[in-house]
Amino acid sequence: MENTSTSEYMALINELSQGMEQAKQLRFHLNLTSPCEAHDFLLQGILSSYEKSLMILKSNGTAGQVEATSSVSVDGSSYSGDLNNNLKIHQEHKDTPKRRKHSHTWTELVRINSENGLEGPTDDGYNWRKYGQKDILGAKYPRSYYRCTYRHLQNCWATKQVQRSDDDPTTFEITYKGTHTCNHSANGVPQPASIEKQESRHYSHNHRPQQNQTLLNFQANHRVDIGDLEKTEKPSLLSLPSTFGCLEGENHKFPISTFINDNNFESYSQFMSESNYLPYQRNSFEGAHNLQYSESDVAVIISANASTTYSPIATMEFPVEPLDLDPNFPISISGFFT
DNA sequence: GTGATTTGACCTTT
DNA sequence: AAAGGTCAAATCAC
Repeated sequence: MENTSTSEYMALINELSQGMEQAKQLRFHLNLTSPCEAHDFLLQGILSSYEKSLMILKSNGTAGQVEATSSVSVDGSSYSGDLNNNLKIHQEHKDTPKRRKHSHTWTELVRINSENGLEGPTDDGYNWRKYGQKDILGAKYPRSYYRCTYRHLQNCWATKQVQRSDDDPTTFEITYKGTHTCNHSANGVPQPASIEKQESRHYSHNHRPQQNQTLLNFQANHRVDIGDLEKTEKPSLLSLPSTFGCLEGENHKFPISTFINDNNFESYSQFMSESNYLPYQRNSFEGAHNLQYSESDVAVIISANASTTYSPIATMEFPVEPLDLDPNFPISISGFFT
C-alpha cells in the first residue's frame, strides 16, 4: 500500500470492517430465522475474505513490519473445516522491560462455533488444571489461569491464561507461558480437560456443555512455539498430532502448503496449526499465516478460515530444524489463497 | 475417596 | 495503591 494515502487506507479499512460487521449481523440473523449450513458456508467465506483483506491491509500499513501469508494444508482427516470455526493463532513477543518468568510467551486467538453449543475454545492437547480466576479491569469476562496438570509430577511449568474477548464472545484469547517439559502432549488424543469444561461454570449456567461428543467433534489443537527471541534459546520442536497423517518420530515433519517464498519458508516453519475432530470433514485445510515481525514486536497470526474457494494446494513435507529468527529477515506476500 | 474447580486471601509487579 | 497473578482451603464431580 505504499501508494495509498493514509486517509484512503483508513477508509478502506473502515469499509471492510463495516462489511465484515454487516456480514456477521446477517449470519446472526439468518441463524435465528433460517439456520442453514449453506448460508453459513457462504457467509463464513465472506467473513473469511474480509478478515484476510483486513489482515493484509493492516499488515502492509504497519511500518517496520514484514508480512507473510501461507496456507497450511492438512490431510483430510486432520482438518475438517467447520464453517463457523475460524481459528486464529496470534503469536506475539513483546520486548517490554518486564521481568518474565517464562522463556516463551505467545497468544492464540481461538474462535469457537457457538452453534455447536460450545462454551469455550477447544482443547489444545495438553492437560491443564485451573488454579485461579480473576476479574480483569475493563474486561467483560474474567480471566482464567491454568497450569500444566503435571507441574509437580514432571516439573512442567507451562501455564496459560484464557480470556474471552469482549468484542466477540466466540473468541478466546489464550496466552501460553512457558513450554511443556512434560511428556503428556496429546498428539491427537482427546484430552479430558477442555476449556469448555473448565469454564462451563462461568459461562454456562443454564446447561452443561455436551462435553464428550461435542468436544470430540470440535477439537482444535494448536502448537506454536516461536521461542524467546530475546534469548539464544530456540525451539526446535513442532508438536503435531497423529491426525496430520505424517507424524514421524518426534514430530519433526508436517505437511504444509504455502505461498511463502522458499527463502522465507524456513524462517517461518516454526509455525503450524492443526485442527482435528471437527465436524464436516474436508480434504484440505486452508489458512493464512500473517507474520509481522520487528525487533520490538513479533506477532504471528495464523488463520485457519474456511474459504469459499479451494485453491490447489501442494502438500510438502519438510524437516523442522532449530532456527534463528533474524529480526530483519524478509518475508513478503507472494500470494494469498482465497 | 480422589482429583479438579472455585474463590477469597495473599503476593508480586508497576 | 491498584491491578494482575498465585496459593490453598473449601467445595464439587465422578
